[in-house]
Amino acid sequence: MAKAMEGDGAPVPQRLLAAATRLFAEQGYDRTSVQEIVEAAGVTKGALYHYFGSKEDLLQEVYARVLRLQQERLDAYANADAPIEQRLRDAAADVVVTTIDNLDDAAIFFRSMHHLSPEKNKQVRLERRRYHERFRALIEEGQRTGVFSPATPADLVVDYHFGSVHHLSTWYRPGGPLSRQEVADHLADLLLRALRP
Amino acid sequence: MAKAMEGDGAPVPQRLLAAATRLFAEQGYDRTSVQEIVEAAGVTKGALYHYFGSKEDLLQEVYARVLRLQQERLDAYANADAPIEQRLRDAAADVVVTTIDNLDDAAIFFRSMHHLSPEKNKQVRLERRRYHERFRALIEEGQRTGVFSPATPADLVVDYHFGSVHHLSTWYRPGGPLSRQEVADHLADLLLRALRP
Amino acid sequence: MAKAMEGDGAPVPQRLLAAATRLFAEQGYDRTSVQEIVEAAGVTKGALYHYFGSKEDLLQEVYARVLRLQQERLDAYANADAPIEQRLRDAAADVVVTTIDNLDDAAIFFRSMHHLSPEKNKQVRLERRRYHERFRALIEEGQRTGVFSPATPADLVVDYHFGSVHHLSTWYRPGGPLSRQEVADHLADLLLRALRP
Amino acid sequence: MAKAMEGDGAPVPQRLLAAATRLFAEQGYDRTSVQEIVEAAGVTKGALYHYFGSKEDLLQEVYARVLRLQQERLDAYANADAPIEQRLRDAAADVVVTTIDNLDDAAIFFRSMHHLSPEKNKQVRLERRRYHERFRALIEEGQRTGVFSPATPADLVVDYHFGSVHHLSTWYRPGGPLSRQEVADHLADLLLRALRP
DNA sequence: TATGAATGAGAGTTCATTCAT
DNA sequence: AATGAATGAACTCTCATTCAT
Repeated sequence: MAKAMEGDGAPVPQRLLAAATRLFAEQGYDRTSVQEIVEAAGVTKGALYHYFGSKEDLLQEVYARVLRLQQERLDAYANADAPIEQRLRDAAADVVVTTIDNLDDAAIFFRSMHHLSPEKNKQVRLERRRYHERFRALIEEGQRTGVFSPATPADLVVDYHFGSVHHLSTWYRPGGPLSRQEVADHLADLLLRALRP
Repeated sequence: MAKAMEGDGAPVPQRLLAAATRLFAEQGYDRTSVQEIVEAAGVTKGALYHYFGSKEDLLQEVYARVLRLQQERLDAYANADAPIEQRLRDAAADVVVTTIDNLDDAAIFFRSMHHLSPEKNKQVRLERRRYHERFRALIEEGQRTGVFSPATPADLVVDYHFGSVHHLSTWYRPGGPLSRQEVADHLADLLLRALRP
Repeated sequence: MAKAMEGDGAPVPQRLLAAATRLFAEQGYDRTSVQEIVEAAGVTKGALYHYFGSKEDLLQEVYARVLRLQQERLDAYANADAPIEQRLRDAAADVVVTTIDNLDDAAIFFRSMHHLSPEKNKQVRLERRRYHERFRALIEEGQRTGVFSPATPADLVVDYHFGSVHHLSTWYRPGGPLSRQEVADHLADLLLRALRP
Repeated sequence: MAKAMEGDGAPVPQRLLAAATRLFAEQGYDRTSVQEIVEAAGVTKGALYHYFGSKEDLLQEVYARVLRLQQERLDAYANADAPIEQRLRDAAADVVVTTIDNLDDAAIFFRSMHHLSPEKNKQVRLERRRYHERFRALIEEGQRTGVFSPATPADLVVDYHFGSVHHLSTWYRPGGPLSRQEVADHLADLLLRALRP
């Protein structure tokens, strides 16, 4: 008798977040109605507004979750005890794998960020900034120590790499010719090769 | 006494396209109402529907215009009479310059493509594909002739580069520390360095 | 086949205003839905929002109309060529008659003014103020010339009289024992008697 | 650390009534949500519904309290051992002072009575009626004994006076040029002067 | 070639009330 | 005596599109 629902037994807020994430990724934020979300989560509109102040809050929660996760992983790799070359390669490859594992989040990220209100946008940008800067510090460290070529400003190198990471949600499909690990290795390799002195 | 309008003296369809391009880039496709577009263009709704069948047609026209332009430029650089290294570098740098010159178009492209109906989407993807393949052919040519490293599949290299091009609309701001030409040189350089054998 | 509608042949904006006035008076502003208004006027919601920016605009229009009417009438009586006693009595009686003729407007006025947004409220209060002051000037003129007792500040006298006018919508019902003219004469008489030196 | 609340130490029902009275007066009955009331009172929704059957019951309680109070005071003044002129003046002035002391109640009264369900409305009207009639009896007594002019029906005189009393919440502000006692004296004076034979 | 009034479906959000605990 | 998650209906307002002129 029961209809298929997003994570049937899970707590309501999680069910809502899961449904929203999938629908935002599939259809875009504006094209997804609150009605669709609550139907997919198997709850009523009232329940949604009991837990989230607005549809926009839901979007922000999606962001917050993925940002937290990626920052933690980057910190772990960046602070590891290994040569700088190894640490950058690991971090660069890991963000690819993690992004492929959460392609929906990534798709939402790069298409829907401008749907956030100015203040929320600002907050998300701030956290993005921290992430960007930790990554840049790795590149600068290698440039300072002569391991990486200083030919390109580190900022630009970061944007070069993350451009390709964001782009993944446009072309990568699970089941394609390359596994996520292969893609990650190739992209990290391209980055490291570009940085050779 | 007249209010400022998009390309005041230009023909109505151009005025509408210019207004739509700006507004789609600023606010997103769904957030831009037909009313806003006609007001910005200084015409009435009836006029818009006289020239364009729907709001979506307007979006497709924006795409068609930029795709045509970029394909022409790529063809010119790719078919030039120069060593492969030079031709790839020129093409890679040119797409950066052209994208920065049309940041609005780029922003629309990577945020709003999924707003097109399936059939129009298909058509746009097809043209994108042609573009991608011409670029890939350049890389494969260099790999075949030993000028570029064959370590990474050419497809992936194309996506690596175009990821960073798409990403430009996220971070590049005119008036920043780097001119468009400097950015273009740096990004083309990164690509070529990554392809060194 | 046609349903009963507010002023069937009249232009749409008038039909909407008439329907809104009646419903606001009967049920209050907040209790009246836009849906009810458009149904009573025999149009669709879209039509309402084509002519009025919001439900609140409709309310403001009701105010603006009645304020304009009453100010015109007061000016006519106050500027007439007659002894001050006569002019005050005429003005005082006329506002009673006019109010009874538009009991709906009056009811809305004294119950729903606080539903207007601060800026609109301010504007309405300003026009009310002008009306109040023209009336007060009449009383002060009589007090200065010794025709009326100066025992009570003119401001207070104005509020005394208008309190009873506002109150009409609470108790007066057409078809009661007193005609509107009789009520008007009595209330004007009370005012004049209170002002006897 | 606790937030400021309505009558912090008082019993819950009183806290709720105080919060509701203030909010209804400030924003109107319909614009005040149950959530706002319970937050202002520092309790939860469940507590409100434990003591009051509905939001409307809360409104009726506000009415009942003020009606009880005013009836008691009127009875005291009306039944005093003093000349009719004195008793009317005292009662007329007292209702002004009491109203000014409870301007919130008055504002609610004259704006929100139509929000009560028909049956509750009826009951409130009945109590109002009793009050009105006690007051009218005073005027009739004076008219019968020749102390007051019989020119105006006593009913109308009552409405004349109470119109101005209701109107107080519209214009009177504590801290203005007239104290509540001065306003009361002036308004009682106007009534008595209007009734002079 | 262009107008703008009108449509009608659907959007996000609010809210009084209930009920298992 | 009190909680707070959940309901479900109603709310105001928006919008792409049509069509008589």
